[in-house]
Amino acid sequence: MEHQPKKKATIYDLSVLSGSSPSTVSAVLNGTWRKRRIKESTAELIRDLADRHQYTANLQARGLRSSRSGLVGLLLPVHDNRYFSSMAQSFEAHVRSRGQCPIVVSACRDPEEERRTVETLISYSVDELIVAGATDPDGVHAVCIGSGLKHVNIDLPGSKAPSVISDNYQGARMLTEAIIRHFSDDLKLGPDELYLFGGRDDHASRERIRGFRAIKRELMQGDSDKCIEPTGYSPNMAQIAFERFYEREGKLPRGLFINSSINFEGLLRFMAQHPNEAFLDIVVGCYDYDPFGSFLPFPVIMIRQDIEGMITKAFEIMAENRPSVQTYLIQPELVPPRTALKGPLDAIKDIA
Amino acid sequence: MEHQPKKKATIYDLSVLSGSSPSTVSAVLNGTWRKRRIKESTAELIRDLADRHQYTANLQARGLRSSRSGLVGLLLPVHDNRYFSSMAQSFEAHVRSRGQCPIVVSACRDPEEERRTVETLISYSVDELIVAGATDPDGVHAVCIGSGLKHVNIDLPGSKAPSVISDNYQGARMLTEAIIRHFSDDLKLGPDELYLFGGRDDHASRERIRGFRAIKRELMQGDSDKCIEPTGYSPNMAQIAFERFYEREGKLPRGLFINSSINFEGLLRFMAQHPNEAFLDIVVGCYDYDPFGSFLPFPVIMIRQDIEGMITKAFEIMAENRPSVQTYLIQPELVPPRTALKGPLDAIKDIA
DNA sequence: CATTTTTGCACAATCGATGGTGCAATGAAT
DNA sequence: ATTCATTGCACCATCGATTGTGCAAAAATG
Repeated sequence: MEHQPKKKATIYDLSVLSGSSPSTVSAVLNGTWRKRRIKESTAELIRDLADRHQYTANLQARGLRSSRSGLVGLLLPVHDNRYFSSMAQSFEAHVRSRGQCPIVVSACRDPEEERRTVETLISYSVDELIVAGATDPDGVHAVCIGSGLKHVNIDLPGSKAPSVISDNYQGARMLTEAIIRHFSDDLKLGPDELYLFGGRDDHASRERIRGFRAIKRELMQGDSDKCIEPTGYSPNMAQIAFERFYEREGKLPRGLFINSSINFEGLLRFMAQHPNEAFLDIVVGCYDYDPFGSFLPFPVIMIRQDIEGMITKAFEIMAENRPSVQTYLIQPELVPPRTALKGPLDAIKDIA
Repeated sequence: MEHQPKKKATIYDLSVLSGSSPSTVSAVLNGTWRKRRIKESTAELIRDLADRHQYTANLQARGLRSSRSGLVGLLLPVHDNRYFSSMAQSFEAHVRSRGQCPIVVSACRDPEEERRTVETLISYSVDELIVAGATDPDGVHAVCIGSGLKHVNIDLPGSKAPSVISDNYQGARMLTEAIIRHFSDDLKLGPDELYLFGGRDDHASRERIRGFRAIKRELMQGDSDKCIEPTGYSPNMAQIAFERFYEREGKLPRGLFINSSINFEGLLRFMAQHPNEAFLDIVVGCYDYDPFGSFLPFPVIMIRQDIEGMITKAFEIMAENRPSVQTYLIQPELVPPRTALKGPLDAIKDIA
C-alpha cells in the first residue's frame, strides 16, 4: 500500500483558495447558500475548487455542530437468516433513497447488548432507529428516550414506542389451515398429529400459537397442550426437540408448524441424522420464508412476512412528529410449496 | 412517545458538578488519567458522578478531535444471502470482541456506489475497512488511500491492497470432482452433460471455471466452451439460462456446477416452473453453502468457504503496520449432500 | 443628490472532547 | 530554612463544520 495521505481538504483550505470566508464555503457546499444570498459566481467558484480538491465534508464535525449525523440505524437480532438479511436489504434501499446512510448492527437477542449497542449509536447521533425483533424493546426505548432518538419497533412490538409487526395471529391461522388442508381426505390429519415447534415467550410466538390453536379447534375439534414445543430461537434446541420426539414416538408428527426459519434449521439437522424415508408423509409449515426451504423433498408451506411493507410503514411513522404508541399489523402472505419469490435483490441491476 | 430529552451530560456538566476542570473529567473518563497524575479519589468522584448522570461520551466530538471513530466497516455487495450474511455475523463478533463498533453496509455490486459508500464511511473516520466481494476493489482502494484508511479485500481480490480470498481453483476442482464421482459407473456422466452456470468476469468466477475445466479434462478427457454459461450474479439471469437450455435440449444437464447460491436461486425459479420429475437424475454442485439448499430433492454438493478463517486473516493483516500487497488463499470445504453445518449463530446463547 | 433597501458576505461563537503546557502546593533532601 | 522534585490539576488551543448577527457596498427610490 503506497501511502499518500494528503490530508483531506477542509472548508478552511477552500476558504483560503477561494478568498471567501469559511462560512461562505460551508454554506455553498451544504446547500444553504441561496438562503445566505451568496452570489452565483462565488458559489460556482467554490464548488469548482471543492471538486478539484476532492473536498468531502467531515461528517463528524458536521454532526457535532448540528447534533445530527445523517445516519439511520437498524438494530437486528442476527444477520444470518433470510428474514433479517432481507430486512437489512430493504432497509438500506429505503435509507439510501432518502439520501442518508444506513447502518445495520446486530445485538444477538441479548437485552444488555441491545441497550449497549443503541447507546453507541446514540453517541454517533444517529437520526433515527428501527428496532427489529428486539428481545427487550422497552429497554431500548428507555435508552432512546433519554436522548430524544426517534425509533420504531418492527417485528416484535414494545409497549412504549410505535410498533409495526406482521399479523402473526392471522398468519398462523392461514398457515395452520394450509397445513391441515394439504392432507387429502383419506390421509386426514388428526389433532394429535399436528405440532408446533420453536419460538419462545415473545409476542410473535404467543400470537402464532394462539392462531395455531384456534384453527386446530375450529377445523379439528381438538387441541392439546402437548402439541406445542417452544424451543427458543436456536437450531440446536429445535433439533433436540425433534430428536426427543422421534425417540419417543418413532416418527415425526405428520403436520409440523415451525415457528421460524431458524428453528427450521433444527429440522435440517435432524434430517441429516435420518434417511429421507422419515419425511415421506410430513407436511411442514414454516413461519418465515426461505427460497431454498420451499423446495425441500416434502411439502413446505411458508409464510412470507411483508418486509417491504413493514419498513415502509415504519418510516412513515417516524416521519410523523408525534406518532401515537400503537401497534400496526401488516398482513403476511401464504406461500405454497415449491415457490420462488422475488426478493429485494431483484431490484438490483446486475451488470452481467 | 413521552419526551424527556434531558440533553445528555457532557464533560462540562460533570466538570461543574465535580469542581474539576473539563480536561480532568475527560482524562478520567477516557482512561488516560493515570498518565495525567489524577488523584485516585478525584477519579473516583468523577466516575461516580458520571454514572449517576449516565454520562456517555459524544463520539462525534471525540472522533473529530482524535480523527478516529472506533468504527470498523464491512462493505458487502448484498446482505440477502447466507454467504454474506454469515460474513456480517462473523465480522460483528470479531469487531465487538475488540471493543469497537461494527458497521455493515452494502453497495449492490455497483462500482460507483462502492466508492460513494466508502467516501461516506471515511467521512465518519472509520478506523478500518473490510471490502468484501467488491466489483471494483481497486477503485475503492484509491478512495481509501486518499485518506490513509486501512483496508483489506476479502472474497474478491484487488491488485493494490492485501486480499484474502478462498481458494476458488481448488474449491472448484473438489466440487467438480465430487459431482462427477457422485454418478455411479453405469450412469456415468459425459463431458457434455456437465455444465457450469453463473458468475461473471471476476477473479472468483475465472478461477472456478479454470478449476472446473481442469478437472473435466483430467477425469472426463473432454471439455468444451459451450459448457460454461456465465449469467452474472442474479437469480433472474440464471433462471433464463436454465429455461433456454431446457427448451433447447428438453432437459437440464445431469451435472450442474452452479457458481453461487444466488445463481442457485435461479434454478429454484426454474424448478417452480417444472415438475420434480425434471430433476430426478441431476446432481448439483454449488459454490457456496446454504443449509436449506443442502437438502433439496436431488443431491446437492456444496462448497463452504471458510468465512471465519478469512475474517480472522483479514484482521491479522490489518494489524500489521505495512502489510504487503498479496493475495492469501483460504481453503474452502466440500460439503456432501444433506449436511447441516453449524454457523456463526451457534455461537450465540439463546435464552429459550 | 440623499436616503432607504437590498445584496453579498465576513465574523465569531459553538458543538464536546483531547492533549500539550504551565504552575501552585506538597513533600523530600540538604 | 532553602532548594528541588514530585504531585495534582487547570488552562487553552484544536478538530471542521454550522449559524446568528452585523456591516459595507451596490442598487433602488424619492
